[in-house]
Amino acid sequence: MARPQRDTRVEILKSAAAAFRRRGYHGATVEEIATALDMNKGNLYYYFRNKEEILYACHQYSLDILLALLDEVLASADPPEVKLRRLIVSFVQTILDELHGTALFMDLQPLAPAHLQKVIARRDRFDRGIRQVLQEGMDTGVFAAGDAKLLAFAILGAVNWIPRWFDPHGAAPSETIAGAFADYLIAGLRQGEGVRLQGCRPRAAGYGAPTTDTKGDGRSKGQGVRSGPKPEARSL
Amino acid sequence: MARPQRDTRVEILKSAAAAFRRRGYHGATVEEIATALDMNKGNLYYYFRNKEEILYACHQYSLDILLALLDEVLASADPPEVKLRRLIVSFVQTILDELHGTALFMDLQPLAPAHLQKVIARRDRFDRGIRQVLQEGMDTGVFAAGDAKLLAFAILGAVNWIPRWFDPHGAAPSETIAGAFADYLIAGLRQGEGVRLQGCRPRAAGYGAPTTDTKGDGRSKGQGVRSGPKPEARSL
DNA sequence: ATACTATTTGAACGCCCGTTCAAATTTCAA
DNA sequence: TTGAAATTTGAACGGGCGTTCAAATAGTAT
Repeated sequence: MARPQRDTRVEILKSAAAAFRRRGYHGATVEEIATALDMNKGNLYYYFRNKEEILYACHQYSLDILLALLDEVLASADPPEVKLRRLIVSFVQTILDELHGTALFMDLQPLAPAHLQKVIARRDRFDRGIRQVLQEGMDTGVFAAGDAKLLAFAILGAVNWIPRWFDPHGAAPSETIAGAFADYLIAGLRQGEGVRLQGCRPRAAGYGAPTTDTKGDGRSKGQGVRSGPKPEARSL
Repeated sequence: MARPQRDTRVEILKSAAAAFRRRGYHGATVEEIATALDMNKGNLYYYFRNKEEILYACHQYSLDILLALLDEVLASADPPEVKLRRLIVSFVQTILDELHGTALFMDLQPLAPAHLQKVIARRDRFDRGIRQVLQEGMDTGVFAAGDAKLLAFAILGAVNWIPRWFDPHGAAPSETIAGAFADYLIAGLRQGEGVRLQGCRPRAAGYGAPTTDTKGDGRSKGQGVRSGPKPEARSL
């Protein structure tokens, strides 16, 4: 057959991504990744140095696709509202149809520091792209003023969460979901005549935190994942 | 001291939830859960049968809190818009301040079938509660017509994603985030005079999939997680 | 056929980690 | 103080899984 090397590598990535999505990085075994392809697990080490490198390659694969999509939209001359809609729609459809749910859900911590750094940097580019479109819309006046960073997180959260409940065999196809999400997520941004009631008890800090970095450091904190080692914080 | 049994159990849950959030179920070791409490790992088995039971208890703990919150709001006589705002605001604040980011992010698959079933059932209750408020708002006319199920997923996704980027030491406190998210997520629901442009290329299925279950089965599929064993689906 | 490379195999190693358990220690009531 | 129950300790076991590697096989040009 044609180019076995590269093809097999991609095959492995597909299988690995599926396994990682189902069981998580640590839960997925090298053996199940291999046997899904009728391979022996030892054989994977002919194509990748180790399990961690497979995860890294999966991340890069997804980011290649999503960032290409972002760049295409950003380069266009569409008004912000249309840009955002195109982004949401194709983002959702790509995640569901092409990446089959694997995208930004994969684990980051197992990555080696050097790899982690690179992945986070690219995630940052993605975040900033979305914020840029939002900001553009606010400056134009199409979107109501607000914290572009928080709004971008909200949009990405809604989208990134989809794989958790999406059923490929369900009645709602990816286009329906993509359309509905775009409608809803954009509607909330519009320069509104709406009432904006504050509801229940009075809130201390109402809205606009600074649009700049939430934290002091200018360092990128991809997708906001606490990149550093420290973040302790007790739960429950 | 007072009641050692129950207190120690909760201490363990706190430590375990933090570990699970950071490394995932399989990535977290029983030893790190124990040493964080200056305990010997063997000692945990005096309080819990095994690791899986700890995860289960974590889920139940979170659900206890969140469902209590839901019930309180549902029981009120507030109009739908206020109900929804209260839900979003206190949901966000509870997740960030009380649960420290642990909530619906924890793994489900490692749970034993019996436990999984119970957790999913309770998650379903939560989902349906949100949908109920949305539907109420649509029936009243405060909210624009739409697919309550999809909208609920979008809202929960935005909220559930927060722990991925939230920095407890960052400049944006939980109240700010809670308020901003509530504003944005509710604004998108309002019965709008808005233009609703469709943007780019024409979409096949525009919006309203049936409000009823997306799938044919009436069985609950908690938070939409594909509960069954099958769902294969290749990625990448 | 031959020889050289690319790929696959299968078995083995070694470590990590969940789990067990008997003995040691602490707690507390009488 | 005494003794029984509650809790903790520390060590050990055993299985799972990532990784290695030498040998086997397939592929290909000459």
